Amino acid sequence: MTSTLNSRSWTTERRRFVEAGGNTTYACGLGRMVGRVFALLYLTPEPLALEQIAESLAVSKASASIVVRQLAALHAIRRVWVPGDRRDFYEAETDFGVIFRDGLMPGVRKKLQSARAQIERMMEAEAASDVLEVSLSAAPDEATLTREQRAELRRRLKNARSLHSRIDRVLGSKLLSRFL
Amino acid sequence: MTSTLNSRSWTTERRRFVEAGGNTTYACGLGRMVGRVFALLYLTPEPLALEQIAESLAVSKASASIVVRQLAALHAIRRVWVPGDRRDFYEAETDFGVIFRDGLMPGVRKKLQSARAQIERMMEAEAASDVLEVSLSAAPDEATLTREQRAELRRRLKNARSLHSRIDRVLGSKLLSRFL
DNA sequence: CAGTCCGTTTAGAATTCTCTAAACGCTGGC
DNA sequence: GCCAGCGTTTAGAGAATTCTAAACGGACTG
Repeated sequence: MTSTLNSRSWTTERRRFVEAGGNTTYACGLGRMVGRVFALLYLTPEPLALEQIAESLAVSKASASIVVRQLAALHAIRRVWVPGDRRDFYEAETDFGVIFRDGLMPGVRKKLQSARAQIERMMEAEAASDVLEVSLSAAPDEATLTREQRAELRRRLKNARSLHSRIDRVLGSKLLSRFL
Repeated sequence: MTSTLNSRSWTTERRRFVEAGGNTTYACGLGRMVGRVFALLYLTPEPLALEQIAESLAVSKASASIVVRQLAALHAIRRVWVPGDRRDFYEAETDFGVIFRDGLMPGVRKKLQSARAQIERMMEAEAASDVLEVSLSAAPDEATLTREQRAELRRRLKNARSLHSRIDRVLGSKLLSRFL
């Protein structure tokens, strides 16, 4: 016993849903295709082959292939094996906790750590320039800071570093991934 | 009494810091310029005029003007008035809590709400297609779902809606903005 | 009231990103 | 071993974004 889903509204909403998924990932700096493919698979309870994905979204298999790989790396979709079919099938990961924890977080935290390292290099550079204090200002257009301004700069850098620490800590906590 | 900051390392690190800021905002879907300008102002304790910003980053005043407006809309920088100078000066907002709460959150929550609305339209469409159940499947290539698959689809949609609710709730909570 | 100095707007250039078509390599079946 | 089907790679077309230069409008000044 099967039921057909072919009312106009369903088809329309499906397209809009897929597009909304694309916009979401685009706003996050990932491509539009990433969200579209995920949304499509999320709406499709059974696994889809690469070509079905490409056809559904009216894109080339090449595009679909690349996007599918990104999504798999993000743990957002799984490659599943269908007996008797040589093609690769894909299905959405429905546990968002897994996607966040295993797929998104590692990359985010790596970026965060790199930013924090940059802040610390900046602090070192600021401190090192201390020894050259009141050196003859050879370059007239160089930035010249008062003592208070340098103190303010140090304050800002410390504050930024502290923020990064707090964010990194909360992203690492199990509380968050349990929440999703 | 002033101290000069002109060691090679400081200049280098400053450029890298600015570039890192650009990469961060780019990864978040905002342009690179947004982060570069903010990073520059964050490293500069005194207010900068538009042209100084443009010159520092080697971009046109037009670009700087547009970016500066975006940043002001995000509450990430403030326009300040310098007595005796007709130009507009800008300084970084150093309280990240303000930036998140007043600048970023409203936009994020609006996007979230729009996504949630799309999910709900999808649920309605799915439910509405019920009445057409077992309609003669005029289009042979239409998706046909078993009863279990439709149940799974409903489960997924409810799950996605629930996730959006939870995220929206935590973003709205004062706990978060107090944390930053 | 003319001249200058700002910031903004806008049309178009330039760059970057994205997608595609075609060729390729691999695997399994005959 | 050869053919067919599948996914991937890649060079280049195409599209979208980003940046700029130039013109504009408003505001202060002499």
